Amino acid sequence: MSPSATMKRKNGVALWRQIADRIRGEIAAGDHDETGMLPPEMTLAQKFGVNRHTVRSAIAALASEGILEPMQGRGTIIARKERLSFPISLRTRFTAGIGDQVKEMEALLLSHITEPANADLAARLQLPLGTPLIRLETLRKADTRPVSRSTTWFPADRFAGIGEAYQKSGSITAAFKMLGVADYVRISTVISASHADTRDLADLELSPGAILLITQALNADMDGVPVQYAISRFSADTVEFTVEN
Amino acid sequence: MSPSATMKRKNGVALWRQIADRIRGEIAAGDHDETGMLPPEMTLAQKFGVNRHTVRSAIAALASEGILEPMQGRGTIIARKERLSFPISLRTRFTAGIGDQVKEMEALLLSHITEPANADLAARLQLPLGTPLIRLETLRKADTRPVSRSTTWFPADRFAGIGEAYQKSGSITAAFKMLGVADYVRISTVISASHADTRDLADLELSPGAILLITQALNADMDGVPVQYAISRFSADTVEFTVEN
DNA sequence: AGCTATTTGTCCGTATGTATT
DNA sequence: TAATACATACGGACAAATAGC
Repeated sequence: MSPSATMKRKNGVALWRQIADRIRGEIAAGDHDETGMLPPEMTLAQKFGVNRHTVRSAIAALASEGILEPMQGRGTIIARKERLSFPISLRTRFTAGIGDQVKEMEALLLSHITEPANADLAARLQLPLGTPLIRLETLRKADTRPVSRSTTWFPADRFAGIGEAYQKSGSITAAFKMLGVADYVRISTVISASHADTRDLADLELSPGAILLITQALNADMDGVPVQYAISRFSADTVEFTVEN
Repeated sequence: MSPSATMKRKNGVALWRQIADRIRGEIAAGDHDETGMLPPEMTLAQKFGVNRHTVRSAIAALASEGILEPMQGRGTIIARKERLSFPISLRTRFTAGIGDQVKEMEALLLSHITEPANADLAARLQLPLGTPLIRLETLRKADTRPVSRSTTWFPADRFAGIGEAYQKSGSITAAFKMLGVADYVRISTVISASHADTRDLADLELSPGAILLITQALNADMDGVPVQYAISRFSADTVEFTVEN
């Protein structure tokens, strides 16, 4: 069957791509500012003269860009975003870093186990292979909205009970203090970006296609001895990082 | 018609999501390492007992995660990735930073115009509103593969001719030197992540759904006077950033 | 509270286009 | 040229969530 009376494929560009571009343009032009919502899929399909599924392809693409948020039964809302700015420095501290940008911070301990260091972890923490490590899985929220999910490893012999200390205080800094580390510094941070997997979507309450900023951070005490290695996954819609020199 | 004999929707999880998870698991388990390719869509559809479109939904999701690369007429290849590590420090230099990780670096000047500073740029560069700025659009490649696309602004009165200097030398550092700035430092860097737009896809030769790491960087001379503000867009599959303290 | 209409989500089937082998 | 395999678009049916009466 012929595609459409009003739109056709032009120079190899798929119909749904053309429609995505037009919708993106409409939003940028402020056409839907009154409602803050996109018209129903059927309406758009008629307007562009295509099948509903073709419109859905376009909406899915824009949703994965974070521009739209389709909600079953309600409609498709147009996303507005403002990011938390998270400073990375010698004394990177989660709570202190973004504390003034939100009203309330929350830290949840999801799990808490001891495991032997594999080759990668052993090298990073400068410990012999197989050294027991405490692994914490934590979730951080700002104003009830999930911001990051972290996996953190500590040398188990030196920091026995850090899971409980963290759960009580809700802060790594406070937990360290209880265990005799008065101060610590960020040695290195590796920043990358990736798509969210199923687990991220659930924990961070994201929609499929969301993207993450990922940090791999190594902290050491004031003698330069590694005390903590952490991989944190942040919703890229929610945060950005700042490096001041 | 009933969905499938072999797979059905479980607790509200869509079939294509379940299949995506299974394929992701197969890849992680190394099931397709011999060929480096996924079996044809029809084969997968039969294997999972679903319609070909359902498999396509799963593949599309994994493709947007960068795990798969479907190629029309050929098949669906399984992506392997290794990233260039890009250091961010007081003396962040593009070429020197990743120079030892690649054989050949290339810098292209895409465009070169003068425009007045808007409110945002004026504030960042600490100049009066409307001050003329030179704007350069550049594309950087490593071993012929595009790595980043940048928009860079310089005060026009102080750095007249920097476009030509950059084009000749292929380096900001060299261009600054020609214009009397022997040294400069990175004041601040803001790092965020976003989806690639149409322009990014073309310039950086990415596939739709690709994600970017974006830096907003401010450089100043040794007197602390801002000399350059740049927004750079990096393919997140290609690079990561490192911050050493 | 309950029913109905609206709206998005999922899945199937079919046909045709386009790129590669 | 022919076969293969992914890409696009259409159509239909039903499920699930929400909103409104």
